[in-house]
Formats: sequence, C-alpha cells, structure tokens
Amino acid sequence: MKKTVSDLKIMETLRLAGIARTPQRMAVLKILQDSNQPLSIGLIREKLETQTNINKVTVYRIVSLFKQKGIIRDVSASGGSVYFEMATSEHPVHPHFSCNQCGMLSCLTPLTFSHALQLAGSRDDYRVDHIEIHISGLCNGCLHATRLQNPPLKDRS
Amino acid sequence: MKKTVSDLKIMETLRLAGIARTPQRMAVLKILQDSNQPLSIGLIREKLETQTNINKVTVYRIVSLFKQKGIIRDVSASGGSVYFEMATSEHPVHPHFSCNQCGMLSCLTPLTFSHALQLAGSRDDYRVDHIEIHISGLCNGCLHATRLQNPPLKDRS
DNA sequence: ATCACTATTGCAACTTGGTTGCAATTTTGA
DNA sequence: TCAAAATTGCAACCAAGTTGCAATAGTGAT
Repeated sequence: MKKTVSDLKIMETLRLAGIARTPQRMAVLKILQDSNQPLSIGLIREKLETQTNINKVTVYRIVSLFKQKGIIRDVSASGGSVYFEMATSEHPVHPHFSCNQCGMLSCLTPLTFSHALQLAGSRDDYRVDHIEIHISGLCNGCLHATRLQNPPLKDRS
Repeated sequence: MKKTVSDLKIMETLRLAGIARTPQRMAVLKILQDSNQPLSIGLIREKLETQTNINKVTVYRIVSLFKQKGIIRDVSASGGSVYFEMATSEHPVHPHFSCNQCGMLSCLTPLTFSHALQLAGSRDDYRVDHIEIHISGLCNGCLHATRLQNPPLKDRS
C-alpha cells in the first residue's frame, strides 16, 4: 500500500502536535480524518478491527492523547455517548444533528460568530470557553423509511 | 412531617402522568422538583441516601419512567454524563452552562422561539424534535477562586 | 375481610465501557 | 551496542447500568 495524500496529512498532524508517529496512532487518526461524521470509541474500534488489531486500552489512550493535544474534540450526543471529530481549522466547531431513530450523528454548518455570541449571552459572571449545539429528531432516511410504521415521537426530552 | 405545598405538587404531578404514587416515586420526584439544577442519577441517589434507602435499580426504573411520561427531560453534559431536570411549563427547554473546573451544571434563560428556529435552520431533509445548547467554561466561583492557580484553559474541545 | 390479580420494589447476578498496574516491546539517542 | 524513555498489550479490576425473578404492596371484586 503506497502513501496517499491523506497519509501525509496524518503524519504532518502528528508532527505538529509534537507526538511520535506510531502505526497505531496513524491508524486511529486516519479513521477520524476520513470520517465525515463524529465517531464514538466503539465505532473507531469497529473500523480498526477490519484492518489492524489494536488493543482496547491503546485506543482509549490514543484518543485521549489526541484530545489533550487538541487534534480532536469531543461531541456529546444525547443519551450520554461521546463522539470524536477532527478539530482542524477547516472543521471548526459547529452544531450536530442526531437521529433519534437510527442514532446517526452528523455535522451541520457552523454558526456565525455573532450568532454564537448571542447564544452565550453577555453575562460576566462566567467565562465561556465552548458552545455546543445539539439538534435531534428524525433524519431524512428514517423520516421516509418509517413513515407508516412509527408514530411521531412523543418522547421529546 | 406534615404535607408541604411541594408535596401536594408532587402528588398532583404523578396523578396527571397517570402513574401510581409510591413513596419511592414521591421521594425521587421531590428531589428533582426541589433542585435548582439538573441532577445525575448518582446525585439523586446521594440525596436519597440521606433520607430513605431506595434500591439502585428502583431509582433507575423510576427515572426512566418519569422520562418516558414526560415529567422530566434529560440533559447531556460534556464528557458523556446525563442529568435530569423537571420538564414543566414553568421550566421550558433552555441552554445549560457547565463549569469545566468544578463540574457544576446550571440552567440559563430560555431561547426565544425565533432564535431557536434560526438555529435549527430551514432545511427540510430532517425533522427537528429538540434543540440542546450546552455552554461550558468557568463558573463565577472557579473564575475567582482559581485566578492565580490555573492558567486559562487550553483544552477547548 | 378475603382472595386473586397486577404493579412495584428489592436482590443478586450479569454485561458493558472504561481504567489501572505492570510487563513486554519498541524507539531514541549517546 | 547499550541504556533510558516512550509506547503498547495483557489481565485484572471498577463502576454504571441492566436483567430475571422472587418478595411485597396495592387494588378491586365478591
């Protein structure tokens, strides 16, 4: 297998973060990089298992290292599950949508700065570091696939 | 101990939801009702232990019943922990703030409807059921208490 | 009041996701 | 080439949450 552009990008990312480029880290980063939606650790491990066989503990350690180095950020979905996505400048903080039916989590377009400011309010009794917006409902697929089988969600928590 | 206004409210809430008023359910609901911030199951259990001694499983079952009946709603805090709060009309959906230092989770003022609409966007390829906004940073207490001990957060994931 | 039926609770055992300690391996660099 | 440091893998552990089932409490009819 030859080196792709994506591989080069991965190596550069690790170099910039100042951490060693081990095969395990490359593999995990590649998966995150290539995904167009945030991934849970479980999903990352699933994808890994098809290729390499990296120990569970190692995956947890790599992900938390990436997070600590600011390479990735976490997104908490409803129900308490945590997902991860790249934290590059091309992929700035943005709202997410999750489907209550199939669980799929996807990225929406980023907010404007002024919009985000409005949300955070102008209070001065706390310091805002991060704003996370999570929209949930039914995705396009489930909306059509289950039109007749499922009543509208009553559970709007 | 005599019946307070709060006790009457609790009994009425259970009656309206169409579920039996057992001592355990009353105790859990009272804790949620009296709290001015969302509580995790762990926190609910802590508060319960000081008074009654309700089995872990029972607490889980009561909370999920309340949620299913729409008496409470859940709030997912960063890091994947789930909190619960009353879902009454006096306490509509609203943004939350959580402190990255002490972990305290508090409620902010509700969004206006038009504001929420803007957030959800006007796309028609998914159905929006719920919008959750989570703001994090440093709370007033931690902001002042730790002014000199802690550098500004680098970890803005 | 009694009996039978249903709902609720408690208990123990189990599953799952995540963590810890430590030994084995790899990497680095003198 | 060798020693020190970083990284990985393994096994054991921990805590949160779930399941099956027996015990208990409520409820309603007679």
